[in-house]
Amino acid sequence: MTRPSSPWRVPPGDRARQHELKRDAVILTAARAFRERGYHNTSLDDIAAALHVTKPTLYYYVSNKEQMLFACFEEGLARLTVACDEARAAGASGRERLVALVHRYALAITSDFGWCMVRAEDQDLSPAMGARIKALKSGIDQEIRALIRAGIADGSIAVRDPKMAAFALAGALNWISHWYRDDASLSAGAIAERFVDLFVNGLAPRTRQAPSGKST
Amino acid sequence: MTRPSSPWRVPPGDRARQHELKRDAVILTAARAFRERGYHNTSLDDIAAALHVTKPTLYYYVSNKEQMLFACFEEGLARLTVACDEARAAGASGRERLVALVHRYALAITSDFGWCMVRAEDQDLSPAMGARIKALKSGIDQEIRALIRAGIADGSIAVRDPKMAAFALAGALNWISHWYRDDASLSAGAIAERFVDLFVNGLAPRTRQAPSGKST
Amino acid sequence: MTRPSSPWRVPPGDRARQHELKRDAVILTAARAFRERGYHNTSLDDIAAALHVTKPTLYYYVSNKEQMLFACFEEGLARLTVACDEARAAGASGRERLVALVHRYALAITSDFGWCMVRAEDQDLSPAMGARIKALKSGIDQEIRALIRAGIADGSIAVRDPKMAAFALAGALNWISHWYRDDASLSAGAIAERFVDLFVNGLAPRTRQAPSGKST
Amino acid sequence: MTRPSSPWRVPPGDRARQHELKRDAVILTAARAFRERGYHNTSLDDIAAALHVTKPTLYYYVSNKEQMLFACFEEGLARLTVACDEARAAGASGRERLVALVHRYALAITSDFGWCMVRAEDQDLSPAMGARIKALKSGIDQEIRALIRAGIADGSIAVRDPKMAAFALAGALNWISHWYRDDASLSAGAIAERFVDLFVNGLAPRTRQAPSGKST
DNA sequence: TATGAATGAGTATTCATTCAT
DNA sequence: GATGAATGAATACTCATTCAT
Repeated sequence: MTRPSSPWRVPPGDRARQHELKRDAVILTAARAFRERGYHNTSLDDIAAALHVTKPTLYYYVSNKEQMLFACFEEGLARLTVACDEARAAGASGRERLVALVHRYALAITSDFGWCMVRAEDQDLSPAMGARIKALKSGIDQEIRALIRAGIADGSIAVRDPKMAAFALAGALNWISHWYRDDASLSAGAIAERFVDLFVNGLAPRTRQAPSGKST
Repeated sequence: MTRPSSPWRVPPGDRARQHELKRDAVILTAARAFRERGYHNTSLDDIAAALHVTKPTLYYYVSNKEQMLFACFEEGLARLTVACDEARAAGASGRERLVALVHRYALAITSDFGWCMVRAEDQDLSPAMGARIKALKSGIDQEIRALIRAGIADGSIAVRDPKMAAFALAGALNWISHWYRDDASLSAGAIAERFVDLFVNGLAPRTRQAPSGKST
Repeated sequence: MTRPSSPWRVPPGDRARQHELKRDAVILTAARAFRERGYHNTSLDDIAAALHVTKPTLYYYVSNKEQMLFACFEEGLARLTVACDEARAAGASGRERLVALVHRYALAITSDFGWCMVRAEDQDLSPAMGARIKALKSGIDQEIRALIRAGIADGSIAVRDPKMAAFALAGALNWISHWYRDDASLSAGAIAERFVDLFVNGLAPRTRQAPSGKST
Repeated sequence: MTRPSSPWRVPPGDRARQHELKRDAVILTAARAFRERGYHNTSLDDIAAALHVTKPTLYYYVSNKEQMLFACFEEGLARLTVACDEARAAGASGRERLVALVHRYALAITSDFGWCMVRAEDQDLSPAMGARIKALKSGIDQEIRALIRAGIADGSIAVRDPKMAAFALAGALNWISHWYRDDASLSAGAIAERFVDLFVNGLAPRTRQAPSGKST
């Protein structure tokens, strides 16, 4: 999904750029390892080995194992933030914008950093870091709620409880990281499409009117 | 279920019963600790201390830390299985039964074992255990899909991709364990209600009158 | 000098007593190792090996390497404190009591814990520990000054600056730990005797009156 | 001696001189760092940072961390040797010369290199280095003993055991490095004066009139 | 049944040292 | 001369697990 697995064997470029590339490679490798084996089951030795580098070298680019997880989280979150920004400017109605967000969100979640972003637990981090992550996560939540409220305001969305709707939506999307694998039959886009279908139209048949008075 | 914090100080009863009670207390205590601090951040000492018992004592009731997590998982899953069984017999239409399941599912997820059930990672378990858990989880997934298909068959549900719909639904529900805390403002039932509203009716306003009143 | 090098091979006695004995052995072994190789050059593995025990076992008796050093320090200091107490009650005049202290001090310094007591640096300890040690050391210093002042008061001692005199005395005594080895030709008592001779009478010949107006 | 904090920013001068200056700065900076944080708690990074230079640069001027400590030791010892030489030629009687030495010794101990000279442990050095240092230290000890013996010979000093007297004197002086700080209320000279008073006259009041006035 | 004691295996982190540029 | 980058070796500390009592 992302290319440069080991810039240690890719000499070109100037100094600062090299450093940046290598750091990126460290983060990416970590993200993949975490996704595959989990944070606690991944030792720095594992990551170093995957990069064909020795353990102390990692410390040249990252100050901590915790910082490593945090960097992965940030990397993933950045994509999500971009997604939010793009979505906000994407469509006319609140619903259209929300749909756009779902697509981009799915893409971000299925990226290498999806797991870290979603599963980085406060529990695994120092209180300070935990708080920062929590705050950032909450920011995304607020974005979703805002779009839902906007949709309600412009009449394109009808839900009783925007907060719970946001939780449900985010939950469904985040959960993708639990079952999605790169070799999956469905692309992120296809998944998003199916989700949109469900979330927009609901389970109940739309044709004509609601299937009865007692709608269940 | 949430009571017996330490049967070590509650002497009476016969042999086998005593053992069973204590084992239950171990599992429950573990489940709570895992939920609070995560599996890897919980040491057996922590659990033992919570039970006012020493570490080796735990091994009298569980053979492993891994077994402990597995037991928690099983305990939670049992509730979910019951939920499925009840749901299957709960209503007339596929949709009604699915809605019933959502309610019971939410209740199970918010129980003490919810976290373990949802978050017990294959990563934390030996391959063998991991496979067992995966299979059991998949069973629940199949139940949901079956209900959705039933609903489609009887016309009470209209979705394009039952599999993705099941993933979305399960995802939203499982995710509850990430944000739900006992002191939350909403009960499991209330959450389920909101979720049902969203999943049944969708975000888009229903053409005529939205199926007013309690849609459940 | 002290006997029980390894109670791990000395089974008898009751529970609590056993524990205490072993902990003492840990501390003593640590003290000896520190004295021989220095704090930083002594690894826990070294100490464990000396006790024919594995490293984690040490943690059963001491919570920290730092705590280990501190315990050694305390052990040594305890002897010094006893020395002070005994000295305070030892003689009539301030000078007699001071002389008594010098004797006991020398004995304490040449004990296995002498090195730790004298050389435990604030630098090697956490700020908190460092502060505690500093305070305790300062207590001894005050004791010495008090005796000197008492001697001045009762006419048995004549010095201009009690504080500096205390520093000089303590310095000479503490320094013993730098050069003293168990196999040394002089016993602690003999050393103390020589020191007393020097400190009480001074370098200048005493016979008749002071050797001249210009006493240097 | 205390000035040249970083000749890296002071370009002029010829080649060899430059090198020498920089090496001196390295040694001095190291000495200060060792004194402040201890040898083992000072990393080469610390020293490099203090010089606004990178770690490998240090190796241009010193071959080793050990060599660094040794150089500091040598630097300090040189002062002490000078002190001995000057003292040897300073006065008429052995005692006068000894007193002169005490003054110069105190000055050397309170210098930036005092700590290293006194506290450089054999433990921190390779056996070879350790042996060299021990020999050099012993040289100083011999000087002191020689002066004492000279004083005994010319009647200006009266002590039973010259060796122990030398140990006591050196101990008191060396120990200054444990408690002396640059911001201390007493100058090295003042300290030496007090010490001389104590060591020359002793604690016991002199029979007739104590050698009043400035006894030095 | 319960526990004190002990251990093996593992892991993050530090640091002096080297070397190509 | 100076530095960025890399590494080997070491070390404190943790924890699940076992076993004699």
